Amino acid sequence: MGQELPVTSYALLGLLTFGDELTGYELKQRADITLRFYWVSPAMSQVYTELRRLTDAGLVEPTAEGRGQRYRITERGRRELKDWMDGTPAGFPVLKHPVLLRLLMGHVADPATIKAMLREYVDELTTALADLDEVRESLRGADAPGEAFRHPSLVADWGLAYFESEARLARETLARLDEGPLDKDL
Amino acid sequence: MGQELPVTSYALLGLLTFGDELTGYELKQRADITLRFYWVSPAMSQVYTELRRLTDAGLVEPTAEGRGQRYRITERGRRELKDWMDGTPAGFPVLKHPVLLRLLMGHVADPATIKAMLREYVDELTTALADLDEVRESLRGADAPGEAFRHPSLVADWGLAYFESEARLARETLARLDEGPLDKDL
DNA sequence: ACAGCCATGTAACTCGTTACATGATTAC
DNA sequence: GTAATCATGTAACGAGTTACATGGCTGT
Repeated sequence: MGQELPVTSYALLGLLTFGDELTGYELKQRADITLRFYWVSPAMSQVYTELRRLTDAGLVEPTAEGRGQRYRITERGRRELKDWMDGTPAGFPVLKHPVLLRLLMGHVADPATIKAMLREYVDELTTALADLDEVRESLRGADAPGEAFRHPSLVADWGLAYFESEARLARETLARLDEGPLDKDL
Repeated sequence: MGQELPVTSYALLGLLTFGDELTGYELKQRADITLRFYWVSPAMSQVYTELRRLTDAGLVEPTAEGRGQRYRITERGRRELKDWMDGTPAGFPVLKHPVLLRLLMGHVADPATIKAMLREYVDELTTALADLDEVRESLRGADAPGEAFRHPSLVADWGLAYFESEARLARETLARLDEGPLDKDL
């Protein structure tokens, strides 16, 4: 019906399908520990903007008035979300990967800069892995087929494997960069 | 000095560091076969906008006038690009992954929708792999350490491994989704 | 009392997109 | 001759960001 919301709206709406009611502030926190890894962490101001939009569209509703306002998804919101998932193609992921972008033009920079960048990326991945692993552990107990956090745990496992893959690729690339300049005397 | 261009400007500038002169149209094509995999494919209109901005900043210069205009990077442009790479942190990749986003809220949709989505993703990955592999093959012959396409080929190899990893994860997730509902009778 | 977190919002701005418009050159 | 590709741009718009502003509540 009233389709055509930006994907981030659906993303936030989706975070409200886990049975609880959240304030804008709490919704932002939930986005920070979930969406951030494979979508975006919207700015605080945008969370409120989206909540306003979703409310106007009747997809969420406030459960009290004044401050400390909590929002819950409506039946209409749940239907709309399902229609969106069933009726529109997901589309291919968009990756904005500044490390690969800079590696592409590696011949312009100092070799030392490139290597430092890759090492720093490995460090950041280590942190990200720890953060996501913590989230993943918090889902244990309700992650079996049919349980509430089944899908979030599948996503978390995917994310963990992705970060591990990236760390491996970064290390391999570092090694390949080291091979290079050494055998210039053959 | 005149820092603070959007990253996409630097990306396009970087595509002009491979020794040739391009029209806006050709630059867009180059972006389509390289940047698209780990950054973005800017719209045609934006390519021209960026070329204008880069020209105004003295980082690229036209080599003739009129239509069929070709642009080449200036010495200043090359310095600016290097300063940017050496002087500013790359930052962590941003992934906009609609497949994982939808999988997260898988409990809202039909199980069949989720599985169809994953199968379609595998298909799209197969296409992307073929496209990128073609690019990678075209770099052969100048991809050794010290040669012109060394870095682009490292990036392409990384991208290929990434797509393969995604395909594997999608297939594993499909398998895990199948396990689930079956043993509801134990 | 002061810091830090909880909570909500507005305003200005940038990036990047889509839609539109125009016309030259090349291929069949 | 006509379709596709090459080539260049303008205008309107939307999504999302940063900066700013406000104020309550909690712990020390």
